[in-house]
Amino acid sequence: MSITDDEARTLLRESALRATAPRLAVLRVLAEAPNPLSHTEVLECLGKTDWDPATIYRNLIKLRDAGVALVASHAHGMDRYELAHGDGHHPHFVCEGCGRVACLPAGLTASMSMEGPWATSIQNAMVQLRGECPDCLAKA
Amino acid sequence: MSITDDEARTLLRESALRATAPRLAVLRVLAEAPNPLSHTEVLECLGKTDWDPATIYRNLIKLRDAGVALVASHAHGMDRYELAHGDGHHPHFVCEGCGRVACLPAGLTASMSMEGPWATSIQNAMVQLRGECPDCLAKA
DNA sequence: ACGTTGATGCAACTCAATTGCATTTATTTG
DNA sequence: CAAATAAATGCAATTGAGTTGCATCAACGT
Repeated sequence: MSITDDEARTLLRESALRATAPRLAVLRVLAEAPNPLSHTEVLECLGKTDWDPATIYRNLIKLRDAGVALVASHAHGMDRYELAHGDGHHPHFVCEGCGRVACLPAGLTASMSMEGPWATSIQNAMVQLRGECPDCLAKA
Repeated sequence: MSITDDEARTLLRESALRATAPRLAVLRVLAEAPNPLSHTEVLECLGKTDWDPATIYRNLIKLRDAGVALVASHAHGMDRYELAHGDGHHPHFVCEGCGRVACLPAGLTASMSMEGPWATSIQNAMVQLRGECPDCLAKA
């Protein structure tokens, strides 16, 4: 997946966010990433820039707060962001070994009978399938 | 839920873990807690003791590694532990507001059509239903 | 172009998680 | 039952993600 500069600017305008250079770059990195990325990983994807890490960090927060991105996983103590595509929620695979997070196809169906005080609180669901990724399995 | 001293010692012996005072205490706290607890929360439940926080921390790790406990949630950057009861996996509710994690009844069924390299990697599933807990809803 | 308001750079700080090492202690063994 | 041994603990220090204050700068609505 990728995103054009115009698409990115439109997306930001719709969310009342200013189209700054680092913000557009973060948006592009997230759009092109096959998996959710942590702050550190976003920095790596950006390569050498003269943008402050805190700026990238704040942009991830902003995008998340605006609903443009979301935190797909907190695994291994790291927030990993992905764009909030309209394609609904999909499950993720989380490697217990290296912590990598991969998107899985949305072929999961779930039904739940929920009662009590929590029922009205539930806003969304997060499904993580966990285990050792192919790489980590190979090492062992 | 609670646990007797004998049950705790047996459980530890089966896992080849020594029955030390802090370890038994951690086990008891986890057994009595209605929700998954973070390291900090375990310390709070223990009250004033002369055990080092690092000791409690390492005990949580040990119990997890031994399969006696598991990390039910990484929400809000904190690992929250619960005993790995035989009652299979149950979903959790995670409050986006305060980060509290609550156990939900295991009334969730899911089916998944999975192919490709990940299929063989999947060892277990984690389901989190997210939103604002009754307390946080009340504040807003 | 101009002003308002949001964004950035820099630096510092918080807090959970983690580790090294010397000492103590629960279990194993003779 | 005491010595041996491997694990657990206490203490102190470190890592690293996440977060924030503040002065400066720039996007964009008028």
